[in-house]
Amino acid sequence: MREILREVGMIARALDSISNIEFKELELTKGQYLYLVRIFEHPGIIQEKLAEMIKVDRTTAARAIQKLEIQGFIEKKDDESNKKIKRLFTTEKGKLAYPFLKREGDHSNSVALAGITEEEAETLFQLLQRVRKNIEVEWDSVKKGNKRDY
Amino acid sequence: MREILREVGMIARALDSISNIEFKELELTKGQYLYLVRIFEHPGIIQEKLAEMIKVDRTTAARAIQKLEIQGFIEKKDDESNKKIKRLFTTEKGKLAYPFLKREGDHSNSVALAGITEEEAETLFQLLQRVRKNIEVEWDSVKKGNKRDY
DNA sequence: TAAATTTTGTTGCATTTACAGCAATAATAA
DNA sequence: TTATTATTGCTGTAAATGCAACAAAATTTA
Repeated sequence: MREILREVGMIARALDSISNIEFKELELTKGQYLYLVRIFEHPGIIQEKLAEMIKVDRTTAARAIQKLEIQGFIEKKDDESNKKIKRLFTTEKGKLAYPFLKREGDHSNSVALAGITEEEAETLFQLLQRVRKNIEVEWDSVKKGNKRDY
Repeated sequence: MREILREVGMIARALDSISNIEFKELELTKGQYLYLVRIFEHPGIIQEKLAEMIKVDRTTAARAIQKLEIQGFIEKKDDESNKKIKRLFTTEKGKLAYPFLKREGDHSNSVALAGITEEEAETLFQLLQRVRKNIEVEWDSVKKGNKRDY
């Protein structure tokens, strides 16, 4: 049942492509929406954790976040008890953008699930979550330089 | 059940990241494996269709394929009855690489599906296929410049 | 048939992505 | 406490990505 992962890849690329095209309206360039929604939903998150959450390289996240800050969508705040970390928060501008992002996501979701029942959607979600958790472990390991053998 | 699409994104990015790291061994850079496996499995496909299949921009596909050709993994052959199109085929070098790509994919698959039964995997596949078909239509439309309203 | 449109392939350019490698702080071990 | 290791953030560089815009062939329409 190898094709599962290909379906996932196709869906993800198509959705990402659609979002990127649509969010140009908000002056958001490729990928930025991913970070913005998560910062809104997890105020105070640090960029290292955000990269892990999104499953993207640390340095890619660093630059995407840097740009969001320059554009005024988010701000970095120093932590009082830990000089190393910077906590991320959406600004007013970022908060204003969120409903737009949310609505787009909801729309994509309803298109994606057309003809699929509530129960099926729930099953799909549960299964995907299990797959994600399985892959997550592998990703962490490979990213740290470990070699898989097979 | 909005989170379905996020799970898909996380899984796809993690898997792509793993593949890209592992295929450096074969001198394949980011994303090239996607094209190479499909050309192997669909000899004679043209790049326009390949881009649609993978769900990637036409020009991105064009350059990835160009590079695969320069590296000798694939070759482009003119079509006799249609001067515009170029048919893609794997070379010996490409054919030799395929089993490696296949094995990696199979391994990722088995890791991804750890703890998931045959029946569940089949259900997951069927559901994902339906989601993909739904999204595919939307992607084609947005890529052509159509605006969705919601 | 001729004109208009679509399909297919390219290149220029700006941007994102990610690997290396660095620095500074924090956490852990000796 | 001091030394070692891990975490967090950053920049340089090389490469992929994707939009705009073009050209040429094929297909559709008038």
